Amino acid sequence: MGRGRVQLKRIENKINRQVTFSKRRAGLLKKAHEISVLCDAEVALVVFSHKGKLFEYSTDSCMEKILERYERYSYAERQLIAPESDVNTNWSMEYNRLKAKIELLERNQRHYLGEDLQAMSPKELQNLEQQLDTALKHIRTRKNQLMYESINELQKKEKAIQEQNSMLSKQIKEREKILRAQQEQWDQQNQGHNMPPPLPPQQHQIQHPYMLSHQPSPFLNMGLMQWSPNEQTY
Amino acid sequence: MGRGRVQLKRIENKINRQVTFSKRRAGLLKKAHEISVLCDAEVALVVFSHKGKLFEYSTDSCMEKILERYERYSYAERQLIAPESDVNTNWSMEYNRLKAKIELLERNQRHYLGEDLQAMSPKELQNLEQQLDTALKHIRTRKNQLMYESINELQKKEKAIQEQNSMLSKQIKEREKILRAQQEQWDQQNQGHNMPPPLPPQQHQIQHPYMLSHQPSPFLNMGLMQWSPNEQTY
DNA sequence: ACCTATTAATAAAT
DNA sequence: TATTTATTAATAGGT
Repeated sequence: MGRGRVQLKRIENKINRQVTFSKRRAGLLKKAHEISVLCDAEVALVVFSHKGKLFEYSTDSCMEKILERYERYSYAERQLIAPESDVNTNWSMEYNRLKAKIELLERNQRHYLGEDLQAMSPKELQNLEQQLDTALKHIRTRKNQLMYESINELQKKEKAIQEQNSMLSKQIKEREKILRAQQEQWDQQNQGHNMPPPLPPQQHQIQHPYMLSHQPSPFLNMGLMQWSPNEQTY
Repeated sequence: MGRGRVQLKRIENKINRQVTFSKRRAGLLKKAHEISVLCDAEVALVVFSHKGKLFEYSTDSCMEKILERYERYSYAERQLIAPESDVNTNWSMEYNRLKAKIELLERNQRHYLGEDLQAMSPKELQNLEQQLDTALKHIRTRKNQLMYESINELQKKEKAIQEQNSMLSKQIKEREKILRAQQEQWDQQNQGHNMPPPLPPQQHQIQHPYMLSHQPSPFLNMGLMQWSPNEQTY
């Protein structure tokens, strides 16, 4: 239909092919729709152009339903040919694999937590005990290491604070010395004037520097398992 | 095309509809094939007749490939319209959920085995230690219970065997008594006849019953952790 | 995108 | 279901 007949082979002229595709695609969709309406049939039509663009027609605009029906319909045939070749099967296999893995891991976890031991044989219990014993050793080693590091840290801090402390004490003593000297001078200069003496150094404001930190000794809580240094440090 | 035009509506005459379906179906498949060849397109066509019979055409007779391509292609569009409504998405979400769960379980497992402790804070280590300590207590309790049961079982067996044993010993002694009595009779009856005496009781075949079990004392291996009773028993 | 000569499809009859 | 035939529909090639 058209000016001259066409051979049933790929149209090599790109432009021609593109034009023919457009026209015939429209015709094909139209005919698909027509048979669907005229004959009360269910039609699904999928067309990918050479360039990969998708065109589709489906009765009642419900492609998925029709394709599912197709899958159901052709399922038996495909089962006979290739029982495991479609994506769904692979996915469902993978899904089951993961499910099984999770189940195993969860059972193991329960065992590691000392639960669900009824079904275990003495040999398995023996292995489990050994595993956990080893694990506990590692964990305690690691904990001790962290605690040692923390203790060293605190000891360094303590030392530094104490040094600062004694330095400040020295400074206070010297200041008191100077003040006493000044007071003596004052007393000598104002003998008989009956003036009130200057205030003594206000020791209730100049506390011991160590007390300013509000930190109790780092060792006081060590044995009570409440020990918890700043976690970001590690 | 035909004698008189047709309206685009369902053909009510059953025969007519059936005939038209046949003809147009052939035409549709033909046109699908033509566009596929002429324009180098990929075509999948599925037609269900009113009665439910399936007809199909697909380029290179590979329907599944084209339908898969269709699913992939229309996936993105459907994502935009209804991000969570299709099966694929649910599956892939479920898949990711499972994956995440497995990862978590595996990390926990490593921790329970005392591995991968570097990233753990002292507090976490403390919790882990306590958990495993509790677990170990449960496991050892269970193991001890099983061992006690096994020991009781074996002691019962031992007792039963020893009873059997002494019973058999008694029987042997009585038999020997009878034999001796017979022999004496024999000797008295055959004085001077120079016949060989009857064989003595064959003690190398009648062993001590306890030895027949080939089981060493159930307590010999207890301390060596090689202890392993029949697991089906528990 | 439109036109139109020409072919292809097909409705109705057989 | 197949063939025939009159008629309409589709479309190739040109604009």
